[in-house]
Parts: sequence; structure tokens; C-alpha cells
Amino acid sequence: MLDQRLVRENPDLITSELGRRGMTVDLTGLQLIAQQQRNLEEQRSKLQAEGNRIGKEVGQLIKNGSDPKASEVAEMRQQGNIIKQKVAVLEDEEKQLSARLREQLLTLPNLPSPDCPEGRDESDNQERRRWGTPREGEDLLEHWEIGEQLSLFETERSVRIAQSRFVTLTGQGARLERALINFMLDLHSAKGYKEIMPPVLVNSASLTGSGQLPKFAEESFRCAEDDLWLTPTAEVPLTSLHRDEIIPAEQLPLRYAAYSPCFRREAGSYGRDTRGLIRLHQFNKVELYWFVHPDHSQAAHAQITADAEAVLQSLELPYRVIELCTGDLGFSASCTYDLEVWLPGAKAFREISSCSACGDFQARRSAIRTKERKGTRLIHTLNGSGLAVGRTMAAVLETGQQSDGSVLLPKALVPYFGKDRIQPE
RNA sequence: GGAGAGGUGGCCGAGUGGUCGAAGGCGCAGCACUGGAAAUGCUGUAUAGGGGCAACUCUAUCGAGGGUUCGAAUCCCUCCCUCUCCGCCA
Repeated sequence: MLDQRLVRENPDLITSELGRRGMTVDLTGLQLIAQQQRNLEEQRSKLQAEGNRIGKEVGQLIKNGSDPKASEVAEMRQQGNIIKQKVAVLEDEEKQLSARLREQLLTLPNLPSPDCPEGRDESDNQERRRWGTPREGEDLLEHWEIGEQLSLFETERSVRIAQSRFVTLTGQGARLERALINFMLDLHSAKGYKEIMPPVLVNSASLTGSGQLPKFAEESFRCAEDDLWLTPTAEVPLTSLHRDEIIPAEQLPLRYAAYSPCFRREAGSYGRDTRGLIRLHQFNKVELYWFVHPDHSQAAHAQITADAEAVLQSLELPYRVIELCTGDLGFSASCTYDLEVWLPGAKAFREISSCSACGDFQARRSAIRTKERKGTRLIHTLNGSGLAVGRTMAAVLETGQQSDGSVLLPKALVPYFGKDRIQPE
């Protein structure tokens, strides 16, 4: 959420910054609401101060023995009542304005960071670097073909269990998924990340706090009876882990690594990536998350990205780093690096991690602050996938495929999987 | 699902309708004492919004929302949440 003060005092800045995202917003109405709200608040508190004064005086008079029914006292009571009525009217108006203001503010995305490259859509994203040598070859299979040959997962039968876009991992496939999760968590834990296993049902406040609500309700599965949602990413419960808290500066940064299944409705993606593990309603992910002092968030962004990259490097999976342009940024992000892994079978780079700096955007929505000499200050949050597990499996399968039909696993994974390759059973 | 108890500051815990943003304690910070520390003493220590360069000041907040009153942490109503026991259950 953006700062109300900014809306009030410098809406042009917001308009031009959101313009960099390709949005056209007119904030004059919102600014007016914000200013009116502030005016009302001022009037109201002055009246309340007067009312408080009268209340105290009446108390004094009665305490000193005045007759409560004396005309002097009755007069003041009368005044108190008038003030109360006026306050009630102002308060009502003020509440309505505040509600409208907040409602609208919640729908505005974060401002892009100053050095975020300008651009309209993903074609303007900028490649920052590459790692590894992509494996190439004409007869390389795509991961679902390998999965089918080695009986690693069930697509058709999963429709029977749930519906399309769900997968059932079986045998060595299930084992590989588990190996990947454990490997990732161990790697991050060794770097000082605290391991978290969060609830995967989250309430509306949590989704609002990280930015999924109110705008993206159709993206998440909802349990209507209970005001709970299936979490679309562990970013949601992790943000709310410290919602409404003041974190002592010396405890920052807090760094978490959370494994969780993630659930997405994928509304509007009919026909895209219908085969295999790339786009599912349910997938596993290990998420990295930082709560950081605002002065250190830039360095943190480089670090969280490096920590996500470390997983790919350890798994010997070639990838490139893409910096998203202003037009392709997610709702809560001010700056994002996507990691795209090379899929030799698909002969393409596919997004496998998204590492975003969110500034104070989520912190303001979630009221997460740190203590300063005087008062408090919103902290900054960062998140990054470390990594999306299903897509990692796809990359491992395609990268390690051998001509005999087996898949050679990266060395780092061997202790977790128990064997150095997947063979037909 | 059934029965009961309870929601007050970072935590514990008091609070008779009137100077209560809230005693006391713990914790934390600063100072004093000390060779250094412990112990002790003193002082300070909520959040949000508004005004002021600042010192400071105004308003709101004792789970939430209503109500009674000149005045509510305290009285009334509604809702929410947490805990305990029983039942069911991995």
C-alpha cells in the first residue's frame, strides 16, 4: 500500500511512477478524499478536546459540591451533548472517507524502484547475466516425456482425483520431489535461514497484507465457509508471521526459508503449459523471505537473489537472470529479478524463481515496523523462490537425460535421492 | 460438536463511572555506585493520526462494534477471538 501522506501531498509523483508501469491513474479524486479526511479529523479532534474540557470541569464542579442540577452545570451538560452530536456526525463522515481511501489505496500497486528499467511488457525485460552452458541437442525429450517413460508422475489419473492441472507424483518421481525439497531447505538453513513450515490455509487479512487481495481474489482458491484461502505462495503466511509487530532493529534482518505447497487457480491460462509440471493448480515451493531494515534492503535484494541462484548452481542447472522492466513488475514489487532455468528438451529458458524487493509496500499493509530513536519506521520485505520444486524437477530431468533412457542426477542430489540416477523400474 | 473460563502496555498483573494512557512488578535503556561485575538506587520506556524547526502539544486506542452518561477500562447490548475440560480425530 502506498503512503496516504504521499497521496495527499504529492499525488503527481504517484501518477508519474505508476505511469512507468504503463498505468494511467488520476488521483485528484483520491487526493480530495485524503484531504477532506484530514480536515474532518482536525475539526473532530478540536471538538473532542472541547468536550473533554467540559467533562472535566463538570466533574470538578460536582466534586466540589455543586448541585448537579444547578443551572450552571446543566448548561455545560447541554453543551457537552451538542458537541457529542457534532462529533458523531463528523466521525461518521470521516470513517466513510477513510474506508474509501483505504479501499482504493489497496488496489494501487507498488511504485517501481528508481533504477528499474523502463519498459512496457516482458519483451522489455533485461538480461543481467548467465550461468552455465545450456545443454543442446535435437533429440532431447521434454520432461513430461521423460516422466512418462520412467513412471514418475500421473497426469491422467490426477484428473480423476481432482481435475486437470493437478499431478500425482509416483515412485521415484515422488522421491525426487522430496529429495529436492530437503536439499533446498538444507542449503538455505546452512546459510542461516530459519526453516518455517507455515499454515497453507490463510485468512483474508494475510492475503491483503502481502498484496494478493483485494485485486487478485480470482487467483486463489477460497474456503468460503471459513474465510480461509489456500495460500498461493508461502510469501503470504511469511509476511503475516510478523503482521502488526514491531521488530527490534537488532533482530533484523530476519531470514526465513519456508517449504509449502502453493495453490493457484490459473484463471485465464487455458491451453498454456497443459502438459507436465510447469503450470499446476498445486505445486511445491521453497520460499525465501527477508524482513530487513529499510537502509539495507538493496544489498538484501542482491543477497536473496544470490541465495536462490545458489540452488541452481548446486544442481548444475544453467540459467539466466532477468531484471523485470517497470511494465512487467508484480503488484507488490518495486524491483524483481527472475531466474530462468534452461530446459534442454523444451529448448527454452523458463522462470523458476522470482526475487522481489517490495520496499515498505507489504510492511505498510501489514503494519510491520522497527523501533527508531524516535517512533517507529516501516521495515522492508523481500521474497524469492528458492526454488519452485516442480519446475526444478523438470529441469533436472531434461538436463540429466541419457540416451539409455535414464536420468543422471546432479551430485548434490545423490545423498538425498539415494542413487546417482533414475532408471526404468 | 457439548460445557466452562477469560481477553488491560514487550510480558505479568491491579483498576470503586470523574486529572486513568492506565498502579505495581518483570524486562529493556540511560545514569549513579564498583577495579570490573552482581546487587542496589535514580530516571526513562505503548501505538496510530494531526499541529510545531524543536521542546512540546491535541485526538484516538484497555479484543471489535454499538448504547447509557457532561464524563466509560469500569455499566448495558451484539459480535469476535483465546484457553480449559468432554466428544471426535492424524
